Amino acid sequence: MSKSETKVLHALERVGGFASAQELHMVLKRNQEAIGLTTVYRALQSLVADKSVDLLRREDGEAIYRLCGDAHHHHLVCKNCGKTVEIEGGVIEKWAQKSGEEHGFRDIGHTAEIFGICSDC
Amino acid sequence: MSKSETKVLHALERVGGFASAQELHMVLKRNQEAIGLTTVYRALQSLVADKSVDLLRREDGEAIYRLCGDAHHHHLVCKNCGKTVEIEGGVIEKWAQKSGEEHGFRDIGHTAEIFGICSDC
DNA sequence: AGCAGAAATGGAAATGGTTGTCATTTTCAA
DNA sequence: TTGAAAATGACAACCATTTCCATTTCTGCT
Repeated sequence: MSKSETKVLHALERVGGFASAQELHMVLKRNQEAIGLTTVYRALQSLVADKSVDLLRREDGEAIYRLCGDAHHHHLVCKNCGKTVEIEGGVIEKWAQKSGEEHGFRDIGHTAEIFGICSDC
Repeated sequence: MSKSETKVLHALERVGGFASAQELHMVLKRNQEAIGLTTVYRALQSLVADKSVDLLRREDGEAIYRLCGDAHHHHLVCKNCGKTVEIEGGVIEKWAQKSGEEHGFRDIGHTAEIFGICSDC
């Protein structure tokens, strides 16, 4: 594991959830852990390829990253105020795995998000 | 409904599934239905706001659109060759609805996609 | 029909996240 | 130490999407 990958992992731990490449870059800058933006992107690519980090998408398409090994869960997001609740998703894991296998797929992953309007909005 | 929105809806029917804004623009060009790219984007924004069209994301973050009212289903996509299989997702509908309600959300929707490597790859 | 104001249109330029390029620096084995 | 290979980062290129703005089309009114 290269030095930059270590730094990026460390930054991901610090933010403790999701972060975009640009956000991680800013976090690293603020902590005298200076590292180029290009290198952050490269490190994230390797980490995703190694399955050390998960890649998701925000609603606007921006890529966001999360440490694997975090309990795998999904999100319930308010379309109005952005409030986010973590949801248990065992049902989904099984559904994805089963559906994939039935069609002869391997190396199966999935994304699932729920959105709506929260009680405060 | 403006003229351009009609054209875009028509193009979406013709492609019969998912299409990006750029793809829809090309489809329209090819069929003497010339219309500016900007207008395609604007029409899609309105249609999404009206809930006439659904907005999803490809894995690379590009926005893709689909007619609402199509039987609601999900997709199993090969990460390697792009082959797509439509999947029945009743389980997911229930899971999304239930999870949302439990947290006091209303107007609940969801996205879910499965991806993997297909048997031909 | 003729007119004014509003809405729609589309080409060009701007934006912003992401990736490619390439010269320089660091690492590491011989 | 030394030379090849990998890593790094500033900068430019890319591409989907949005913004800008001048022009055209629509609409209601007389």
